[in-house]
Amino acid sequence: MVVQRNTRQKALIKEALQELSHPTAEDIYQYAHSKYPSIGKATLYRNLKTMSEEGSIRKIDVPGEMAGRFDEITKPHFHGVCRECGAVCDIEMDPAYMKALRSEITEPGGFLIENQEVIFRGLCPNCINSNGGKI
Amino acid sequence: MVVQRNTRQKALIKEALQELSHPTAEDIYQYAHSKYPSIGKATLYRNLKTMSEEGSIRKIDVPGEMAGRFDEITKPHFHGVCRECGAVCDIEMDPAYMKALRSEITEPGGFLIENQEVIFRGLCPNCINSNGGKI
DNA sequence: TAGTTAATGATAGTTATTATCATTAAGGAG
DNA sequence: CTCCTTAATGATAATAACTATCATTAACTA
Repeated sequence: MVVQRNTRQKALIKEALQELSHPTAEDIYQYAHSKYPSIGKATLYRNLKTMSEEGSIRKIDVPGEMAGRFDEITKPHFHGVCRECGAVCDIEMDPAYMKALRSEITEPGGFLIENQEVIFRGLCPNCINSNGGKI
Repeated sequence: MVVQRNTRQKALIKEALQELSHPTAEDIYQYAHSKYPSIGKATLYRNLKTMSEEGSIRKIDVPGEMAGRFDEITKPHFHGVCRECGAVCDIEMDPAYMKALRSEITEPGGFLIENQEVIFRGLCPNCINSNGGKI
């Protein structure tokens, strides 16, 4: 029973995800195209979609940004978007934090919360250091 | 010093936001167009953008949804997206906690958190009731 | 090695949104 | 109230980010 074929294209996407930081589909395309010029965008989008759906990679939608970003799945973490340089950073965090957030929700009005997606905003280490955090 | 003009179009957008629940630009267009057929989409998008930027309305980006949604600004609250019907619901929260979250909370790898955007996932009251929460 | 068919890539199509620009109308001056 | 300035509008073209179609290619297994 053939279910899934391991293609060069899929491998390149995984590779791009390891090399690049939170790349967009376009970023990944540039990377893959430079190593395998015949790759097509349809293939790229198709694979990014199916891989996200089956959970082998993660799609990150940054509010306000048109293009989606992608992340390899390592350990659970959150993302922070720097208001100065726009960089997307990984944020390790005590899962207790999210638990705390949820417990503070006073009256969900009957909405049953099962999970949540969070994007933090602030300053990345680089931008803090380059201005002493006084931006 | 003329700075801003009060147009019928802007009033209609505000009105749509009161009448509809978390509408997309298209939803708002339908509403406005039915009351004022000559309104153009460019005007709509233009106003939604400027009003969001100046803070008189709020744009909501639901991860995975192509089209943005909009919200009138009343009191601070979160949003929940129902996994069954897709409805976007308001989730009330303690304003004091919102304030607490705004200040730098943890120390996640040098990223200075200033605020956060959260979208909850789960079941809305309607979908819980129609299946006894056993979906 | 061959055959089956999953996967690809070229391309056209779609959706959401933005830019351009000639025309209109809000609202203050007179 | 009428005129004038120019902010705002609306028609339209353009753009960005995907998504669908389909003939062709290439994984994989028998």
